[in-house]
Amino acid sequence: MLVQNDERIKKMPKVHYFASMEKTTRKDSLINDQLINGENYYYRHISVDNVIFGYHDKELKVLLLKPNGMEKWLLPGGYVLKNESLEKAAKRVVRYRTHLKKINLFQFKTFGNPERNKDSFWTADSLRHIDDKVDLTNHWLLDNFISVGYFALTEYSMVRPTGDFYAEECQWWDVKNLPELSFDHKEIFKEALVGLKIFTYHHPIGIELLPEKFTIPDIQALYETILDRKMDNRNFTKKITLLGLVEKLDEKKSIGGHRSPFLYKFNKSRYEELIKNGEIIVI
Amino acid sequence: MLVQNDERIKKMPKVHYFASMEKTTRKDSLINDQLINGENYYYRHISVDNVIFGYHDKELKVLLLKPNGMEKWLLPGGYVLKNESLEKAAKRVVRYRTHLKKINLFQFKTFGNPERNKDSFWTADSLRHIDDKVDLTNHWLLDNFISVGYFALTEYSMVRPTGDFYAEECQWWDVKNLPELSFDHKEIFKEALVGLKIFTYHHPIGIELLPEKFTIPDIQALYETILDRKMDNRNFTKKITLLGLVEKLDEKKSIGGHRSPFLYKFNKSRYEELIKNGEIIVI
DNA sequence: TCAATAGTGTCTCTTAGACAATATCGC
DNA sequence: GCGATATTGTCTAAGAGACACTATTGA
Repeated sequence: MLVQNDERIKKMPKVHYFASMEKTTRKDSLINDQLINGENYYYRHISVDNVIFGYHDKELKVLLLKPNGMEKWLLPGGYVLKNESLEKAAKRVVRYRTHLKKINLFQFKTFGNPERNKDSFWTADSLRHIDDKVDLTNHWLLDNFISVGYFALTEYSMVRPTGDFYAEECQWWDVKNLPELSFDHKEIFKEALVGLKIFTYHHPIGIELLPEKFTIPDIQALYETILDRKMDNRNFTKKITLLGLVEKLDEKKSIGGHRSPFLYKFNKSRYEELIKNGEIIVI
Repeated sequence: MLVQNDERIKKMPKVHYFASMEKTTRKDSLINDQLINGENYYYRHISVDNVIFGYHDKELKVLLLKPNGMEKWLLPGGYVLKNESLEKAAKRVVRYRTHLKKINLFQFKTFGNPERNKDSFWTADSLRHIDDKVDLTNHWLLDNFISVGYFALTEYSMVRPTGDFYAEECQWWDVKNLPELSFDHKEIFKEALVGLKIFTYHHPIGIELLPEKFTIPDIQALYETILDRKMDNRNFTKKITLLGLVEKLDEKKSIGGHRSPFLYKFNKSRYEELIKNGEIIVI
C-alpha cells in the first residue's frame, strides 16, 4: 500500500467514502464511527463499483467523482451493508449520486485480483487524520477488497450529479475522453463498456437512455454512439419500426432551419414481450 | 442459521472444507487451525463456487460433492486465500477435484443476496465439534458469504473426480437429473447453465469438451445436448466445415455394424483467429 | 433560394433452415 | 441382404446491408 503525499492528507475532510451512502445530515462523529468501526456495519473486503452511463448530444457519458485532494477520478462505489444484497448496495450508491428513482442495474463482473489493492484509497495516515486513536491493527479499510461491478443506464436529463463532502466534484465525462482514473477503475470501466455493447446488441435500450419522446435520428444516434459505428438510416428505420418497438406520434420536433422530424414513443408492452421471449437483437 | 441435526455433527470428520484446497498430507491439527483461524489465511465473507461441466455419451454432466453426513449435494467451492485472485482460487478448487492440468474458467455471476446465508454449512455446534475451545464470537465461518460463480468446461474422459475426508462422494451428475442441492447452489447452477448456453452460441466450444479426435456426429450431439435442441445434420456439417474449424483426418472410427464416420480434429489456429476477431457464432 | 436534415424503396447477397436419397459398415 | 448410421446438395425465405433521391424547414 502506497503512502499518500501529505498534501492529500491535509485536504482530506473529516467525512469519507461513507458519505456516499448515508445521509450527510448525520453528525460527523457518527459517520466517522461508521468509517473507523465499519466492520460492524459493512462486509469486510467487499465493495461495489458502478459505471453509470448517460447519453446526451451524441455522446455517451459516464459519471465520475473526484475526491477532495486527489488528482485522479473514481467510479462511484461504496461498501455493502451486512444483510444488504449486492444489487441493493449498488442501487443505494447510484441513487445517492443521481437522485434517480428508477434505476436499471446490471452486474457485469467481479474484480478480485490482489494487484488492484496495491494502491489504496485509505492509508494509515489518512485514517489517523480522522481519528488519531484509531486501532490500525488489521483495520478493514487497509485490507484487500474485491469489487462487484455494476453498470447503470440512466436518462441523462433526469440526473442530478451530486457531490458531497467526501467528493466535491461529481460530473459527467465523455467516454471517449476520460480523465485519469485511480486504482483499477479504468479496467472496470472498460469491462463495463464491453458489457454495455453486448447488452445493446441484445436489448432495446432506448427506454432507459432517451426521454419519453424522441425522433428516429435521436435513437439512431444513440445506437451509433454506444456501438461506436455508423449505421444506414434507411435500414435502421426499417428494423426498429418493423419490430414494433416505437410508435409514431402526431407531433414534430422543431430543430431549426431543417425539415422537422416526427416524434416517437416506445411501445412498452411490445418491449416487455420481446424481453420475455429471451434474447432479441435490435440492431 | 439453522442448527444441523446431531447425526451430521457426529459424522463430521476432523477435516473440512479446506481439505478441498490443501494437501491432505498436512496434519489434521494444521488443517483445523486453518479452519478455525481461517481469517488469517482467507478473505472473510468471500467464497468461489464452481460449476464444472463435462460431456459424455450425449449427456451434459456436472461435478457435485456430497459432504459426509449431509443429505444434499454441493457445488465444489472454496475460500479465497489472501493475495490470491478469484480465478486462481476457483482454479485451485477445480484442479483439486478433477486433477486436470489445463482448465478453462469463466466467471458468470456473483451471488450476494443475504438470504443465501440463512442456511449455512457451518454451525456453532459443528465448529465446537472440531475444536471445543473455539471462540465463536464473530467467527468468520458463521458470518455471511458472497460467492463468485465460475463455470469450467472439462474433458470428461480426462477427469478423475476426487473426494476426500470432507466429502467422500464426488461424482458426475446429468444436468437433466440432479440430486437435491444445498443452499442456493441450485440457483447458481441454473445461472451457470444460462451462461454456458450464451457462451456456446458465441464460441466454438468443442475444443474444451471433446477428445482430440472426434466425428461430426460427436460434435453435433455435443451441441444438441448443451443447447437442448435438435439440429439438422446437413446444416450443421455445412456450418462447421465452412468455418474452417475442423479438419478431416484420413481415419475412421469404428462404431460397429454401421457406416464408419470420419474422424476430425480441431484447427487450433483457426479457432484462435475467430476468437480474436471478437464474438463469433458457431451454431 | 439555399443549406441542412428527414424520410423513404429496391436490389443483392448471405445465411438459416427445411428437406431425402444414397453410401457404407458389420452382421 | 439387412439394419443401422453417415454423408451429401438444393431450394426457399428472411434478413442484412448497400445504395440516392425527394421532402421539409427556417433563414
